[in-house]
Amino acid sequence: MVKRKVANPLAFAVLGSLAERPMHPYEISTMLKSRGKDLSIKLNYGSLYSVVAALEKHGFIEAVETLRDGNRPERTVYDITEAGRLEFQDWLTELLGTPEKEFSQLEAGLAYLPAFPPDRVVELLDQRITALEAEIAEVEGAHASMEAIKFPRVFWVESELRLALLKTQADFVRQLAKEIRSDELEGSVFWRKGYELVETLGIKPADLFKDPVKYFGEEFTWMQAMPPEVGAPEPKPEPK
Amino acid sequence: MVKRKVANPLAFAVLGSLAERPMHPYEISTMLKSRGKDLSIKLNYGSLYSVVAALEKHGFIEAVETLRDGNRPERTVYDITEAGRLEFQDWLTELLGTPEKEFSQLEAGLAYLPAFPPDRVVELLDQRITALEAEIAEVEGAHASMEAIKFPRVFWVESELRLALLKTQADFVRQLAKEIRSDELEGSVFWRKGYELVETLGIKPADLFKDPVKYFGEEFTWMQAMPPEVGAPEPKPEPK
DNA sequence: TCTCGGCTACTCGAAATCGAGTATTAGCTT
DNA sequence: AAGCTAATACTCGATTTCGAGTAGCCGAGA
Repeated sequence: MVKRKVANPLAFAVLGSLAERPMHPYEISTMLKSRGKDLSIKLNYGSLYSVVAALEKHGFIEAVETLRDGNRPERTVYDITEAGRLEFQDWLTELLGTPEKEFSQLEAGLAYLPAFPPDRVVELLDQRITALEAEIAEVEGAHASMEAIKFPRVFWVESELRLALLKTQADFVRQLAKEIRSDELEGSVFWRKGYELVETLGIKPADLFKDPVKYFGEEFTWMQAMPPEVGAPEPKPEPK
Repeated sequence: MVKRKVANPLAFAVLGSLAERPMHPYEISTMLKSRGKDLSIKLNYGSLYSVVAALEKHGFIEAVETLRDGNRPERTVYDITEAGRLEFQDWLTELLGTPEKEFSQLEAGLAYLPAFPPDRVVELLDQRITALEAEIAEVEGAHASMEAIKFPRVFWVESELRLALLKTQADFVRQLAKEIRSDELEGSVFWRKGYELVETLGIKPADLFKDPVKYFGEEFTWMQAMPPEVGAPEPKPEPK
């Protein structure tokens, strides 16, 4: 909620890494990868170096030495400062204790579901399910091998969360596809019929909204007042 | 997967809105809000106008008229082009059919769980649960009122997904807090003891990792080889 | 009649973001 | 001994992103 001087989550990972021991940026990146933290925090070289520079500028980390090996690029080793430790703790406090609004791709897509005919949507949802199942299997495999080597779960709880969320998403999509197929989803009769009219009569989708009763009958009178202008029809704004 | 000429999800919402009827940017923003789409797609004025400009530059939308009301700022009304319709469809196809890697705040926080003592973590998780419960109640309330006015679910499935994900997160956090409290979570004995040592002996957390056997006994020999330098628990399969 | 806050409709620029590119070396094969 | 690939360790700059600012209009109340 507080606006951080350096807001990129990668900066949080940098602070967390340097809290352990001094390192140079590239070393941080390899460490994050070797521990699989790059699956939880987006790592990208461009951002890494600019984030390190920003952290230094704000006094959260400081360069402790610059090594040169032959003609290779310099490696600047950084260490965390006291201010940096505080920032890291404050940040972790926020990440764990305060849920932030987040936006997912699927949610964005679902928001425009009626823009495609039902059958096309079902087809795409099936495709997503297949991909999700593969991803779930992969994560479960990774968990199995971590358990096999007795690597304690405290060190990979974040992966368990990811798995739980993937499973929920898969279940949701499966259920949704099923409800669309069976027309159980309220509104889908209207949706399906609308697309049939568009195809058979050759009219534009937008026209359906202009005179729904004409195309769908009295049952759909609500359409005139409601979508697309949900909640705030022209004449009088509804209380939400 | 394809890199879009305009990648901001808000651009997707703009295309979706203009597919319905021509509008000026500010009108798009109010429409998105009135329909609650701004809960699924991040809306911000700065981005809105730059995204509209970018869409126009790439021929996905075009200005159809410029209105002036008294001395108010001009309102430029845009319409979608044929290329824009295709882009929108392609984008929707991808959003629905292809899961993309996403990063959540909580996942980032969990990745650094051991950086705080167990009791502090439990406290923060409890705090998150409270906040999540409030959010869940709010979403459920919104659903109830949409059902009350018989607003068909097809138009708000995205909100159902959000609810499902929030519930999963809440369940996960509750379970995690419970397992930490009871030391059921593997590794948490080590974790708890480590922090006790840090506090009673006054040594630094990093030192524990240097000679774990000394502080924890033979049981923790695995520590030397494993974390923080986890070998490669996930020998990434290279499919494509 | 005045004024005050809220809505309308954008504008601006500093900062962040990201992927692709670069240059060096180590280790391996042929 | 030459060539090749992979790894190392960054650099660059074109976009993007975003929050804060601005300025006119409108209606309600004092």
